[in-house]
Amino acid sequence: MPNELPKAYDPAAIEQKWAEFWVREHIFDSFAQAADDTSAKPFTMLLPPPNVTGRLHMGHMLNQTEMDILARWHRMRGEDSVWVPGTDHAGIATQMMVERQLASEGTNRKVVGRDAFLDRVWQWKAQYGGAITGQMRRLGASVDWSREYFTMDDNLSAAVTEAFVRLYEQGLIYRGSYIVNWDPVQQTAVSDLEVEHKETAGKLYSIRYPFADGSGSIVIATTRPETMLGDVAVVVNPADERYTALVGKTIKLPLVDRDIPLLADEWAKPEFGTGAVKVTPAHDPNDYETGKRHQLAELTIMDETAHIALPGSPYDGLERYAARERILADLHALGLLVEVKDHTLAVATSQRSGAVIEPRLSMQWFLKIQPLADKAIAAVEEGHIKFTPANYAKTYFEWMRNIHDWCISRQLWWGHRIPAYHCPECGTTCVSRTRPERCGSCDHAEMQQETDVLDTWFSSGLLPFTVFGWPGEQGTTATPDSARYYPTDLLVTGFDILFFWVARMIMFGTHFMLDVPMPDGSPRTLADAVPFREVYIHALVRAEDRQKMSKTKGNVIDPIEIIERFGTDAVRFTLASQASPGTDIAFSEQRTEGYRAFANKIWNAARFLFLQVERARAAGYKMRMGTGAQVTALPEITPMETRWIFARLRAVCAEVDRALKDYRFDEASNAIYQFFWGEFCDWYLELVKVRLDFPDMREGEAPIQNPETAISLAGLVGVFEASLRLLSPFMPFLTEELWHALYEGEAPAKSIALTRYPQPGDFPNDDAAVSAIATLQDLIVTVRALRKDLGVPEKEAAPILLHGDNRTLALADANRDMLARLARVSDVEFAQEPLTGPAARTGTGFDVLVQYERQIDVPAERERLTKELARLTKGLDAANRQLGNDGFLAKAPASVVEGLKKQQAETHLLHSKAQAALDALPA
RNA sequence: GGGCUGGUAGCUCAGCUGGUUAGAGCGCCUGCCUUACAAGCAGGAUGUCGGGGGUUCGAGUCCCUCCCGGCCCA
Repeated sequence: MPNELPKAYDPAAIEQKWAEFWVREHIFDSFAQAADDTSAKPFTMLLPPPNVTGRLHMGHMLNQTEMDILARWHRMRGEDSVWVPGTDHAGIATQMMVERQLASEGTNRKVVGRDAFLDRVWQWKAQYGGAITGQMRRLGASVDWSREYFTMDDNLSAAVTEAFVRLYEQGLIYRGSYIVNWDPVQQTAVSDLEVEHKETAGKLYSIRYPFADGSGSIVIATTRPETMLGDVAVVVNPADERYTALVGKTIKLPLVDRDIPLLADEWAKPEFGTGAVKVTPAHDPNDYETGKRHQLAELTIMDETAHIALPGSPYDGLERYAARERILADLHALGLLVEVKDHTLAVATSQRSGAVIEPRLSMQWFLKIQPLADKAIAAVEEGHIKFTPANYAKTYFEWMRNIHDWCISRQLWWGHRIPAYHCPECGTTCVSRTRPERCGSCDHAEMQQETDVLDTWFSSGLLPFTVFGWPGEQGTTATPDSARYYPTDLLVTGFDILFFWVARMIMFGTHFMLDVPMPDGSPRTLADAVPFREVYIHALVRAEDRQKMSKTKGNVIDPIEIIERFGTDAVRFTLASQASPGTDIAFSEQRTEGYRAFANKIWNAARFLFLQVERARAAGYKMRMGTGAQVTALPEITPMETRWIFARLRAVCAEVDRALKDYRFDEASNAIYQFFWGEFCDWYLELVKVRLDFPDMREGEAPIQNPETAISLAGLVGVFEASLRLLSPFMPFLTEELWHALYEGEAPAKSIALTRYPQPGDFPNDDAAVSAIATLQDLIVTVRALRKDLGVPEKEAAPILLHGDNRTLALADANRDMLARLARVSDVEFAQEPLTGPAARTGTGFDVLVQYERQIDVPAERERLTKELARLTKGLDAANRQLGNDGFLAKAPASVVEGLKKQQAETHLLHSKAQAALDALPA
């Protein structure tokens, strides 16, 4: 027997080996790729591409565990499971990393220059960009590595250009000067989604603005006094009677001495501050709108770094907060600072750099979003995309219906450069797939490409079809891969990128793919234009105390470190067992310890099994380890416990199937756990030990083969082998190792991942065996409890007296050896009369009494019986009350009434017995 | 301000379209090194299902209301 397993499972000893094996042997390449087999139904998923700057965190681990379980499950069900991996170039994040590197060398990107800087980024990417995919390989994620992509690969970049040009030609992309969220640290525009609003304690300043004619003044309220340098008006609400008479007056803007009008506009809220607000169109989005309504000038007073840029002004060159202080001091000196109040405000910060956003008027590229959003909304409304949990569809609609045009340009260097070309001569801008030789207007020969790059999410929004070859050669027909794999089946992701990524993929998918005919040439409808048919949104992994993990709190759990301590399988199982939709996961090390124990349990069950096989062979039994994946019927002589465990396996397979269909990873993993530990190990292995009797073979004697023993051992091996397959999507490493060990080097497939997933129909049911084992379990548990209460020492066997129906008695009689082994029963005697007294107890269909001379602990027994009696009385009262209720009898379904009647009768019986036992206790 | 969501055993969470006496894991208590496993085995204790009201023959489950959390958007 080559299967000499160590006593305890050591994940570190096997995981590396299998992780490398799976990649080396291309186990997870799509079938079409690996065996040119296109008959299998595809199951396709796209990995949410981690940033190249990323390192694996618990969120990735959860995401990948869930996706891997599904990928493996579908693959084992015979589908062509294609899980496409890749990484995102992550514009800002990556650029920041390299800029930091340059800073440490005492230089910066502007000194280095654009081309050299990009070379540096590519170098950086080559060196560090593989960290996360390396970690994925280590985790055994069953992705198709042959399809791995990077969002800046040539083919994907070409697709980005194509998409941009098409949108431009369709009139959906425009360029213009608008107010945008400006990150003064990164010196780029960012989209609304990349801005976080933080409640911050600030001040509300009231400032007096005198009228130009000297007839008085008006007091305005602002949280940003420094922007007054760019004020072009003051507005009051038209309904605000305090100011009605003043509207139309001219104000002399303090410190600047510029004349600005006092206007009426709805934007001014009478209850806010003094009811009068200043208008700075170039530095506030609301003021920008107000300015547009009144055709006001837009005065930019700050540069890209949020320093005042007003040549000649005393504030010129001051950083915005320094300017604020100076301006407040000057206003104070002039007696114009009326009031300073504490005020909580939502400060907009840039998600990446943390810088306070400076709204800024600048030239940017925008995507007109409404036409795309309309189709994206329809796709979900019409049910072409299903969200799980379903309520995320509401969140999606909420956002989509209030969507604004998307600012897609970034003033960065790392990213897809916008395919627009400006003529330095006549100023014409054209958008083109290739660099134009000459200006279309003035024939100038040196067109200059737009320096802005695209928002990272522009390219990732296209991935569901660009990874499958879009646009292809013609640009209008499906590529072979997209014909086969588009739409993808499922997207698994976190809610944090619902808008960033999920919504954009839906918009781009329904926009671009709608133009690509179906493989048979027929026009594509919205139903087949969607990028995926289902979206499963998973939870957030939190720290054990339910706090969000964050670097600043220092409570970040590194999955790799946890894996090293507990093993990948245990960590995966922990996450799966806690992954119930809609609830965040509080990651618990204690729980992980529990699942490490589970892995060890499986390991030891295998050791037990291998030992039995060895013994059987020594006794002359011929054991074939391969039993076949499907067991349609068991031989006539099969003992009941083996019939039972197959029936249970069948039920568990059904439960796991159902649970995984509904993305109930928790229910699926718990079902397997219960089955394997609670039924297979705790009961089946103990019961079957009775059958596994292998006498030593004497020299020259023919082996005696007991058919029941042979069938029991075969059943044991068969159920164990099926359990490994059932478990393998959840614990791929352990199951791969044991499965190969079981087949002793002659496994029927290269990997357990390529075998058939156990289906309920693969195993026979047997109601009689199920009910027989249930009774036997009841009897054994009752006897064990009685023995404990009676104080029978663990090692000592004791006889029992049994009263009950014929079926129970026959069962006990036929299985004395099992009772002996599992409940230390030395002998079974039968009683004609019901049994009562402190040493007796009632189960379902029987009374049992343990014959042991030692006196029972009377007070303890009285307490136990009193409690039980109270419980039974409560149940009985409830049942009586309901059954005495005419309304219940008239309206409740017959099955419920019947069930209750049966239960009432049983409870009544138990109640009288418990009462009798209590009465029989000595005082 | 708008939207979404949660409050069930000491902890983390199940509990499907209302139907019998509310479950699991961990933890806790007691006894066992019973040769697959002490990362184990056996037995046991534990809940005013956030509060209040309502609908119903019947409510942890549906409705209203209040209290306390969380998340997203503005």
